[in-house]
Amino acid sequence: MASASNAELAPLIRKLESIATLSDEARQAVHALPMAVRVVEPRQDLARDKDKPAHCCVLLTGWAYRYKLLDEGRRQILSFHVPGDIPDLQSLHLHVMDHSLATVTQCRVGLIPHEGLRALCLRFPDAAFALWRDTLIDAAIFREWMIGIGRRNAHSRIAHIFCEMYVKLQAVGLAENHRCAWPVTQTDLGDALGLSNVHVNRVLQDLRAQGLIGPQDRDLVILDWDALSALGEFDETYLHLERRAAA
Amino acid sequence: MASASNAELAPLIRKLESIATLSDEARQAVHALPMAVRVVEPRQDLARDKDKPAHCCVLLTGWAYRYKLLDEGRRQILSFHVPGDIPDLQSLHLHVMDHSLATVTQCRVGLIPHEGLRALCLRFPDAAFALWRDTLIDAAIFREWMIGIGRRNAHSRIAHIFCEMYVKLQAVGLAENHRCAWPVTQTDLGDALGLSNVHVNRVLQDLRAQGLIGPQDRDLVILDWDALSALGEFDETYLHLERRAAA
DNA sequence: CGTCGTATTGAATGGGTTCAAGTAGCGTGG
DNA sequence: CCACGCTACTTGAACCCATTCAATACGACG
Repeated sequence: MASASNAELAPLIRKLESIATLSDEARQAVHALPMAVRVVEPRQDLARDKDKPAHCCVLLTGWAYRYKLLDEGRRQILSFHVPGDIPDLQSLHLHVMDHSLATVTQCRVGLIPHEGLRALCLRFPDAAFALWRDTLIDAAIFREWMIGIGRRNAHSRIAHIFCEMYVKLQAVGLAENHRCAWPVTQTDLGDALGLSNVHVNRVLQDLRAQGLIGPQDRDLVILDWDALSALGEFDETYLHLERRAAA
Repeated sequence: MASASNAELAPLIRKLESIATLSDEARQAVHALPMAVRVVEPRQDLARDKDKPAHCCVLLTGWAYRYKLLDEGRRQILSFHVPGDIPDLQSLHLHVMDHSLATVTQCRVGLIPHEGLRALCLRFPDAAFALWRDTLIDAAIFREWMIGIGRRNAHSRIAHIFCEMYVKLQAVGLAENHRCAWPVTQTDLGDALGLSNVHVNRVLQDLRAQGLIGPQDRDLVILDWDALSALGEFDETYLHLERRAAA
């Protein structure tokens, strides 16, 4: 396990700087976190329901998602994650996984021992607060998804998640001009939003026909931001961004 | 603002002890937190969407709930809270409220300045970790609600929330023998679970007719725990309790 | 005893699901 | 180079869980 005072952790730093302010010492300490880097193929589990992991996964490249399986093949996707995210940071204090974590695309993943993170938090309170804040924003996103699933119709839910992921990617410099990668399948999207893949398909066609988004499946092109964000009732306050990545 | 080294904060201590282990010093420091106590009538806001609070609210008695209002009177309830909870603890690190917090019943509420909590966290890392853990369990509950709203039918959702609130209350010594208070209206329940009040009403009648719960509206009596928890696919792992209150 | 919030009931409606087929794109191997 | 197989996307039709609307009952409280 190398002490990675190199560029590997740049996505994490960039993410943390987008939501908090780090002292120079804290930033260096984050850079110096012990980490093992792995390349993981698409659709592989990084952590499973009931596991008791001893490390956290930081996404360096690629997309991941958290999910929980129920009876009869039902699945609820809980979140999507992009480079810089630590999707299982909660495992630092919740010792049993209550859901699973898997890759969407091929990913470079950094494994950071809980030990290292705990030491960081004890020595650098501002790093601890930044990580805590990260988990709180995670929770704020859950709340927003609950609102969508509970009270918005299918068009609005889909519009909302497009806006959310675009802003998240933009904040870490991975999107601009209302375009970004979209590796998520229609079935994934349905399982995230409490919809069937069939209905997701019909709504997407409708959004395309209305000229809100581009025709591609694998790239998200937002053709009419104002209309899409209005449809999704999207207000980015809940993402609690402090600054955007310099392009 | 009295420094309350008295019994007022007992519910908070009891709650934290149910989810974490505190050193004696940390427990005393929690007890010594500066706090102003207020009595708040039912259905009053404790914090509003867009507010920038300078304190957190700890519930000493009574129930509260978090919610967000949308257009046309739509409302999503995000959580219910019971004595010992700090429903707006996230405001310690997220400076703008992205939802509102209100009382269900009359409540005794302790207002603790962020200042005091921040100082506690800096001096007592185990207290900081306990509070962080509390917010992570909060997030775990959001995830579980997402699963319910997204992928469970109305019967299952209602059964699930009954099990959850009973276990939460039991953990802090406020419920036993499968009975507890239930101050939540059917409309509240619908707004929490993404259902209409009308449908909640019909499902409740059905659950009563099946002998799973008692006939009262204002008290929850679980007549058949096994059947109710099976119906709700309830598995308390996600509550991450470390111990139950001594009765 | 009237009033307001909450619970209850019935009937019509609808957004989204389910089931079942069919299509399109792409990598693999013969 | 094309057949094969896999995965994702697309389409149509029947169905249903839950909503909506509208009216009625209940019960606590001043």
